[in-house]
Amino acid sequence: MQKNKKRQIKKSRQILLDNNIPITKPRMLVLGILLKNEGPLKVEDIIKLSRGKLAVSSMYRIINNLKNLNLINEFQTLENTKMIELADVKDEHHHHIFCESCGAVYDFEVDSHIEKELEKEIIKIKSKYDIIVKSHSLELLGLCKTCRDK
Amino acid sequence: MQKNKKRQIKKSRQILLDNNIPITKPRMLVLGILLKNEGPLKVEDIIKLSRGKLAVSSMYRIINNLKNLNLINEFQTLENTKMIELADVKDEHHHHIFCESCGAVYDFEVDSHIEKELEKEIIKIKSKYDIIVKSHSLELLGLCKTCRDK
DNA sequence: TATTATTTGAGAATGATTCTCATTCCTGAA
DNA sequence: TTCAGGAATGAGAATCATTCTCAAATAATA
Repeated sequence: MQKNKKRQIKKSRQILLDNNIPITKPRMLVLGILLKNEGPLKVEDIIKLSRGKLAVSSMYRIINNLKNLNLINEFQTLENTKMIELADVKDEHHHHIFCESCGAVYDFEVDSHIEKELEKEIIKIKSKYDIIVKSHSLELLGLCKTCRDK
Repeated sequence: MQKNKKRQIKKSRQILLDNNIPITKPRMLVLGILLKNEGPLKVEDIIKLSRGKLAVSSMYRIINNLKNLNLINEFQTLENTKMIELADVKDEHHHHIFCESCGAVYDFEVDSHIEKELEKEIIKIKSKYDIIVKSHSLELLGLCKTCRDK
């Protein structure tokens, strides 16, 4: 998977260039970790995966950086654990499933016609509450396969 | 509104009786605050509204109590502020709107046909991911009227 | 390569939440 | 109504995640 790694480095670099942020080792490291591990990660996971190559304070700073540039999404699990994931570059809209037993988090997408229905409904809600809606997310709570089988 | 208050006390008491929890002053106080102030409250708000009649540690304990009994819902705002609200006894399903500027949180409901569509979609997701889904929630993010007008 | 502003690392500081344990308070039995 | 025993509470210490501070290291740029 050497090739894959090179692609990740290239991509990380490109993300930073595109956003006019200096390319530094810590930033490349965090982006690399997020690119390599698809789907949401705990802060704790990122710290582990960086294997001491990154100060905890720097990691928080970098995460906040990337969040402000909308390059990553942040959300909370049921147990209030903060989860971090790269914002979907392709802009596919996805939602989250939380397992209330083991705390696992999965992304999912809904049928495009449901997305459209949701968007129509959101337009109604906008006018009803007289607000601007910038984004939406459907969150499911339940039991994953593994926990259900226990 | 004396009458209203009595109704609240009665209701708080009933909630505790129904759930076989001893009726204590601190629990009545927390329930009273949640019943009186419809919609989500910050932990901080509950502390203020209890005006020193309740130890902070007790308040957290009581909130966790009620949460474990599914009597209250807990969720996070954008700024990661924990919000507490009484679970809807009538079991009307509601969702949340977050204002990303001032942090306000509002509840809303969607048309029943959308709820039905969502439920159908969730059944599909259940089988696709082979999970048990216990609840769902739609979260909107945007700007409230006041912040928009600024 | 030298300059300068920016970023980083390390640990202190903060803030929210949980824990501990002595005291107080409910509840159910007499 | 009183009492005993178990459960809940208050106060503050302890913990945990996150942010802050500032001297040292690093990146962009000329």
